[in-house]
Formats: sequence, structure tokens, C-alpha cells
Amino acid sequence: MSQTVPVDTAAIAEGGYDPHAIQGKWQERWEQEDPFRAGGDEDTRPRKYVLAMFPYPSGDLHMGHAENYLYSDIVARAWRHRGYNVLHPIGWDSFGLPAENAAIKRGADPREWTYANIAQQKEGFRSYGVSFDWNRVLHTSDPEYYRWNQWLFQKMHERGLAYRKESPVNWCPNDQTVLANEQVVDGQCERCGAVVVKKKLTQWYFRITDYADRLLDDLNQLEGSWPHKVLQMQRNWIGRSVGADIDFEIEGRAEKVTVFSTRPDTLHGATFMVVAPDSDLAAELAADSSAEVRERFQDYLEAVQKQTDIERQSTDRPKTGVFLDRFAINPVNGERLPIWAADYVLADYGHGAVMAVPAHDQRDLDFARAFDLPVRVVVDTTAPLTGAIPVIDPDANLEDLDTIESIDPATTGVALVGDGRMINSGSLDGLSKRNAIARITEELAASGTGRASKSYRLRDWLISRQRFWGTPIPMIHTADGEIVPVPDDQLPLRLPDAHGLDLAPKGTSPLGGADDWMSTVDPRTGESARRDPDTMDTFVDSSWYYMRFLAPQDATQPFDPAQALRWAPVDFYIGGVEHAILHLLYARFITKVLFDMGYVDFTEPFTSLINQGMVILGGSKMSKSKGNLVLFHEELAAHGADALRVALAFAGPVEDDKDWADVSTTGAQKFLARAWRIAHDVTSDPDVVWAEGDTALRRVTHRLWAEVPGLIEQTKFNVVVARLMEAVNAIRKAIDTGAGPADPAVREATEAVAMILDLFAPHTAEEMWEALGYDRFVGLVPWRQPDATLLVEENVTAVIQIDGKVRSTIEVSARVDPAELERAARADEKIVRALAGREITRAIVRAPKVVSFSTH
RNA sequence: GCCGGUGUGGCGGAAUGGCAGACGCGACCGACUCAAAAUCGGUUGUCCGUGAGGGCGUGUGGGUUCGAAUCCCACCACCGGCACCA
Repeated sequence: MSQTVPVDTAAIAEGGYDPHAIQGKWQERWEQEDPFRAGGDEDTRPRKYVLAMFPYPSGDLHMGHAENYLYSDIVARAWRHRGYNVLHPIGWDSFGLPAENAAIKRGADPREWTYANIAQQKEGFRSYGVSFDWNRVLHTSDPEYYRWNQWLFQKMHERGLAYRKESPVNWCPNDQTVLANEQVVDGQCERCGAVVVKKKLTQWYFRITDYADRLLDDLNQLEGSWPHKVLQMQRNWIGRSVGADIDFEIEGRAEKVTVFSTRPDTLHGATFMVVAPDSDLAAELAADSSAEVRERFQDYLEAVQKQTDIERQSTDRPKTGVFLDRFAINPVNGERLPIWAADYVLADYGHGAVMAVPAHDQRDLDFARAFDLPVRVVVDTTAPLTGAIPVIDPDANLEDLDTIESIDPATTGVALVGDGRMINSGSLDGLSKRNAIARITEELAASGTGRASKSYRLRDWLISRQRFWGTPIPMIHTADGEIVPVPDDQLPLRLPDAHGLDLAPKGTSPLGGADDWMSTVDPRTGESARRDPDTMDTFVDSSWYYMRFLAPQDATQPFDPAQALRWAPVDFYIGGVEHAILHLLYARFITKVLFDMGYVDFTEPFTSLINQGMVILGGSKMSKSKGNLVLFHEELAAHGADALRVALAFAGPVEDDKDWADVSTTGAQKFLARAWRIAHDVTSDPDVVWAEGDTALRRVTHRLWAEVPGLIEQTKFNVVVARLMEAVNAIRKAIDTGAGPADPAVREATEAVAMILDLFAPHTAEEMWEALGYDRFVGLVPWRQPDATLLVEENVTAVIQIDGKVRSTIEVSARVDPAELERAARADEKIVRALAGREITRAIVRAPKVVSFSTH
């Protein structure tokens, strides 16, 4: 048995191409000369702002980062070549739980862990050759940054957009903190997977629901520029329903109860009312009922509260509920509707109470059938919706309507949710659904018992967190129970030293244990007061960071409005789809708030958005626990940055997942060695006259110039790499068996390859550029324009079809006359043979590409 | 249940109304070499045929068109979002 000897294939095998030496050389020069710094105020070129979602410093970079920042780098480099002043910054989303958990595990300071990881990732980005502007680095955990989170919070508070309320909140029992709705996925904590429970707490919220309509409607502007999927997810998440609020008198209660309904047209069909058992309203209605009801209600409430969200939300559970022995009065007909408490009604949607119309709502019908409540049909879904309105006898009994009887929900168990003609509904009779909704809404408004209304699935954004490693909430709780802002001259309100603090999760913020830190004075009276012990959700940090890059060192304001006018909004944004309804919704919200405050002149932060796919392995997501990790620094060491970059860019469309098993770093390395070699084979000088070069090769070059910018704009990076491979193959062939290494077209083509390859393999491209006799940096060289005369082929292959099948091809001039082309096609030997005497009944000629004959 | 997306060789993918499978991976054959690696050249959708050539082929079925992977309709499969949201 022979032994396998490890060989440095990269250095030896590729015939002199040594990616690691090249990489070190150019990274050092970039570091010294800072060529990718964005142009300043004096720069008159048009501007482009390219941004990839900033990383969380969770250890070393991984393959997902390799992909994400490769794509933003490709776009940034392409725009530089096309004459733009490009801003491509990098920073770190450096507050958050993992730092804290790691610190708890090791008894260390989250700061140390965080900044050590940032240093490691910075080094990773440098050795990967990403063309960031390193002068604008920010870390959200720096007081210089989070000071402006506190500014934002106070601005929001001034405008009534930050407020406190007591409410049942999502509580992660593992992380021991509250979570925003967006951070609960399938009833589980987005971060750790623990089953989320409800807890009633007083917390800080941002009033994102005030912006629900704008967040929804403005998605239309992004159509075509954002992934369809993300727009869809945001629309679903906001979940606007249009209908009416209807006020019901309650017997024995002074105030009316309002319900929301998308089907106010069915108001005459309401036969009972249901309130959410965990709502204040249910508790109050039960409290004023009999002792027996109170007891039954209490038992039911306890049972309901024991359920997790997962249990409560699972569909096709049998309906449960209790009768509260209270009655509501239907405003349109005075009927008494029994009021029930049932957990299929949610406390925090609409008004926590519904009018139940069992005939026309499946849930209400299920409940009615379970508790033997009446069902009254008020929409004849069998009636035609077009033509004359059928005459309905107002005294007609349902039993008289044969058609309706056969589909009576009370017997079939299927609610009639479709459109139809109103019946048993007084003034609405005969109307269609849409007209009935309009009519009843008017009537309710006229009588003061209702009004048009909208409801949203979206809830206000809970931003308090009971954890240490985040932005302290800049508010003071005074002795008299007031809550006042920390005065501006005392900002930033810095986190205390973590040493000596118990960071372990215990359900309240660790800051509460920092006595010196917690005690402060009431800025109005000087009396002693307490700080707010909670920190902000880290999604607050990332909701506006793209603005901070515009002037990251500014100590006087969060961002410079003049720079915002120059650079913002972001022209090209890229990141994973996992942020579709978290970061991207919050950033849109905060941008609109900043617009309303007059700080920015745009309402959407990210003009175009791309979601890159994930890097997976063997069909499943990489994870430490599964042990199927492909490590970034190992791949980098094995193949070099350029091969890694080319392999990833070539692996497939940006949006698709890339299985590492299908990614060929060795293939990429081979290609790069071939490209590097042709640059060294060129023997002509830089001042040769290209026009004297081989025309066929020149056509290849100019097709490249014609095609590549468009392909980059469409983010078809894999196709651009394929085109470069074709070009390299064509040059190789020209050198070896055609025009020869001295031909000007060989130089022209090789220069084009170097200039475009810069997007994918910047180190190799610089090395090629140098070999071709130029000064650094190819990364800053403007791309050439295609020569139109070289784009028009002289001869093309025309396809000749008979009855839709290709039967022959002929070489013709690109400027061939259609009549002449048809003549040539008819005369073609293969066509004559294939026709076998059949007559051509029709000929379609699309010169110079197609002739299509039909024979029938 | 509602809404949306996707479906192409052994594999990743290309082609958005005009030669399906560009480019690459893998595989096979050859040149160079004592040999191997690297490099270079060739073959590679599938079936029939010695060959020339022909049949079939982009999830399935239909349609539009001289011509469909591409447009339309229905269905199937997979993936994703929302879901007792009134």
C-alpha cells in the first residue's frame, strides 16, 4: 500500500501560479494604499451605496459570510469599474445574546469575547480580499454608536412612538427574556428554540402599528426591486383586514362593547358573541355574573392559560368555551345575543371580542354546533350575482328555500363563506356582499353604532430585553412614579462594567443588580431615582446602522443629513431571507419615522434587495451540532481567496442554496491558473493597435464588454464567470493554434479578462494586470466600451424548420435579404430531401436566423 | 385552509418565443511521461442504426403559435410564508 503524501498542489501543480503568494502581496498593497476608500465631498462621480447585512461577531467567519460579502464585493467592484464613486462599508452588529451566554459560560466579560471575535472576522475579510472602505468601521456595542440608539429612543418617546404597557408578552424560559412577536417562530424562540410562554409584564414598545398602512402600501414601490418572496412575507406579516367596528350594548353594563368584523354585511346573522377568555373584558363580564359562572369561567381561564401558543394555535382542535350568562344587543335588530368566552378568540387582535355569525364563518359554526347555538343564514350563496335581483319574500321562511336548505350549514357543518344575495337582513336584502358591506357600514355610521375600520396582524414592537449586553434604555424612574428621559448631556448612558455582575439569566435584567449604576437622580428635582434596568432589542441597533456609515465618527449627531442626501438610500442591499420580517421590517419602519422627523428625504431604506441562498452541505444546513461544517479559514488555506470566491460565484444563481458538495474549488483554481498563464504568455506591448488584431478573438472580447454589465446588474454572477471561462479558452486557443501570443487581439482579450476577473478573483486579476505591464490597481480601471461594429456578426447560422422541426442549418450573411434566404432554404439539399415532395403551404422568414416552412 | 415560488442530462446549472443542455463538475478515451501528478486534445441527454441518418426529450395532460423549457389552462410533486387574525 502506498502512502498518501500531502502536497501543496496550489503552489507546485499549477505551473507557477501561487495563489497564496499573490494574495499576500496584493492584500498588503491594498492595506497600504487604501484604494477602495469612498470618494469624499469633492468627488463628482455618480454615487452608489452597496451594503451587505452586517455580521454578528459569533466567532470566525463562516461560508455564509464568504458568500454574502463576495456578492456585495462583486457589485461594488463592478460599479467602480463603471465610473461610480462607491461606498461599500463594513461594521459589526456586536450587541446580543451569544456574547452574553459565552461570557456566562466562561465567567468573562462579553466585551472581551465580542471584540476578540470582531478582530478575527476583520482579519478574515482582509484575507478574503473584500474591497471595503475600512475608514468607516462601526460596532454597535461602542458607546459612540449606541449613544444614538438612545437618541433614537428618546426621539421616539417624544413623539409618542415609544411607550410602556402591561400586556401578555412572549417569554423565552431559556434565555429568560421577552421576545418580539417577530422573534417567535412556530411558538418557539427564534434564537434557542425553546417553547415560548406568555407572561404579563410591563414593557417598552415601539408603535410600529401606527405605520402598518404605510409599511404595507409602500411595498408596492419595491415591487420588482425586492424579492417577491420578501414582499409577500411582509404583506402576510402585516396582515391588514378591512371591515367595520360595530358597537353592541351590553345588558347591565354602561359601556358598549366594540367588535371588529370583515363581514359586517352578516350582522343580521349574528346569534351570539364571543370574548377572549384572557381579555380584561371577559374577566369583567364574568365578575359581574353569578358565582357559578365566575367559578366556571375561572376554571376555564386557568386551563386556557396553561396551554402554550403551539397548543392554542393548532388547528382542528374541538371548540371549547363557557357561557358567561350575559347578553349583548344587536344594534340592527335589538336581538339578545348570549355572550361566551372561548379561546378561539384572541385577546390581542381586533377588540378581543367577536360577533359570531355561525352560518357564514366556519369557526363560529363549529362553536355553535358544539354548544347547540342557533344558526341563521343571511346570505343566499346559491342566488345568481348577475342579472336582475331576485324577488325575496321578506316573510319567507328558510325552509321554503329549497336551494338553500340543501346546504344549510347547521346540518352540513360547512359555513357559507362565499358571495351571494343578502336575505333575512332587512334593508340589505337582495344586495351582493360588497354592496351590503358598503350599505351596512353607512347605516351603522349614521346611527352612531359603528364605522369602517381596519385590523392588522402586526403587533407593536416590544423592544425591552432583560439582558445585559445591549443598549441601556435611557429613562429614569422617579420616586413619584414618573418616567423621564435621561438628560441629553448625560448621554451616552454607558453600560456598567460587567465584572462583579451576575449575568446569569434570572428573569430580570442583570443591570438591576448594579446598584451604583441603577441609582441616579431625578433630573427635575435632584431626588434619588432609579434607572431602567432593561436593554434594547438589538434589532433597534440594526434598524438604522446603514445611516451611521455615512459619517461614523460624527460625535454630534447620529448621521449627517448632508451625507444622507449624497449617499442614501442604499442602492444595493444583500443578506439572508431570514431577516425578511425582522430587520427589514424594522429598518423600513425606523426609516419612515426618520422621514417624519425630517431627518431624511426618503421613505424606504433599501432601493434594491437580494437574498442570497444558504451554503449547505449534503442537502442540509451546516451546523456545529451536526458536525457538518465547512470552515472558512480551512478552505481559504487550502485553495486561496480567489479560488474560493470564483467557486462560490460560479456555483449557481445568487438566490439559490449552494451545496458545498457541488462547489468545485479545484475547478476554480484550474481556471485561475489558466487565466494567470495567458497573461504571462502575452508578448505584445501595451501600446499595440488592437484594430490590427485577430477579428474572431476581438469579437469574443467585445461581446464580453457588451454583455457583462447587464449580467452583473441582473446578479447573474455565475454566467459572468462562464463567459470569462469561454474567453480564457478562446485566448488559449488563439495563442496555441491561431493568431499567436503577439497578436494585439490576444492582449486586448487578456486585458478584458483581467479587468472583469477583478470582480471575482481580485488578487489574480491584479497579478495579471501587472504581468501585462500596467501599474496597480486593475480594481480601479474603467471598463471599456464594446465596439458596435465587432458585435455584428458577418455570418450567422440560419435555422430551417419544417413543421416546427429543425431539418437543416445554413451559413448566411448577417445582412442576408429575406427573399434570398428563403430561396437558399428551399434549395437546401437536406430540406429538399426532408420535404420528400410535400408542398410548402406557408413560409415564415425571420432573416437572418430562421426560415420556417409548413406543409399543411 | 389562504397566498406565493419552483420543477431542464449522472451532478451544479445556461437558454424568457427561434439549433435545449452554454460554462463547469464527474466519467471515459488519447497525447506528453519510465511512471504519476500537472498540462494539452477528444467524447459524454436518451433510444434505434456499422454508418449516413432518424425517433424521443425541459414534472404530467391539454391549448395558443409557422415555431414553446419560455406564453395560457388544468393537474401532480416539492419548497416557503400566513393561519381559530373574526
